[in-house]
Amino acid sequence: MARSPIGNDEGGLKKGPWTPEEDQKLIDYIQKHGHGSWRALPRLAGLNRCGKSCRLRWTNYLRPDIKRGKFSDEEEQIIINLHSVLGNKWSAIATHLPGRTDNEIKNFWNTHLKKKLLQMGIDPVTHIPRTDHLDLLATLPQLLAAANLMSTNWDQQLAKIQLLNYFMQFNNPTPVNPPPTTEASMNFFGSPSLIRDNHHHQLLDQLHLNYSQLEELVNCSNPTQIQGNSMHMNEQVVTSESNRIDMSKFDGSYNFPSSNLLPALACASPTNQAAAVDQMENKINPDEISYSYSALTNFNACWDEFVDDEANHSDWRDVLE
DNA sequence: AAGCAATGCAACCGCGTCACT
DNA sequence: GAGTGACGCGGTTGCATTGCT
Repeated sequence: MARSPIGNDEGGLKKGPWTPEEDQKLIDYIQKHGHGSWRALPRLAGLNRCGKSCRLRWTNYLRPDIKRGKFSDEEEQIIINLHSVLGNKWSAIATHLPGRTDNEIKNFWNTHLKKKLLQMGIDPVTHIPRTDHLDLLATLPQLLAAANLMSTNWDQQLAKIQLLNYFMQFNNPTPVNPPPTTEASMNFFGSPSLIRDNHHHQLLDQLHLNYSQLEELVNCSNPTQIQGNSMHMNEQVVTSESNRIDMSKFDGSYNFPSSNLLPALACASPTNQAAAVDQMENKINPDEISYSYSALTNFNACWDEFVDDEANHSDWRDVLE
């Protein structure tokens, strides 16, 4: 899975995949002398490579503390949460994942997590639900399937919340292609009031849903009720005027409620990234990041009840099946 | 079994930043 | 302040592998 030899560059230095012999030379040298100047290292170590190539090989592959193998669910959550705040700051994200390199995280994001979020209807850039394809009834079966079949607990929570979010968009239509702010999320996580006009009534009627059941479930899914402090960061940093993230108001005392929120609620726009990175690096202690599933107990209970009840209706059961 | 497409990931490239003179 | 070199980061490339028809 590596590049084949491309040959030597104009300076006579080798490019392409590393051989075991080259790896051993690099390891031996760094273990004895440290890397020192990367530029001088290849000559001193007897390698016909540029210093940049040596640094990359060491930091991304040969370093003894590199953790290999699949990313755990917990690591997945951390990446999604941090990406929602930091954006594509892979090195900053990597500092919170011991043993993982920025390159590895970047590849994992591009090959797995991005697709996963897209499948759930979440924009992987802004981390807010996509509203440019609001064919809700057509999307519903996929969301339900996702909510029930996702391989991990975390996946299931995301899918369930996403499904409810769609219901809320059903009832609180937002403009198509909204700006990349937390607006959509705030609509959902704020104090939802269901619009009971004829159109929405008809749509819900097709699913044999009644408002009280939906309202109960939506209220139940509101993180401010699931866990008292879970909205702390969002209340602090989302300004009421713009609904945009204001990291300057983030006091750093926030524990990531990673499993009970959409993995977003933050704008990774360039204007906010610098502040976010600064705040993350200066105020968030990685030890304080908690990843508890327990906060969702209430939500899950409501969800099960909801699904059980609704499965009695033939149309709804068809969708579920 | 063969051909093709999609996927995963190591490695490269270009650019920005920082330190030093 | 300008110039230069080294380093690090994020985006991209290209090939091996896997999956599908």
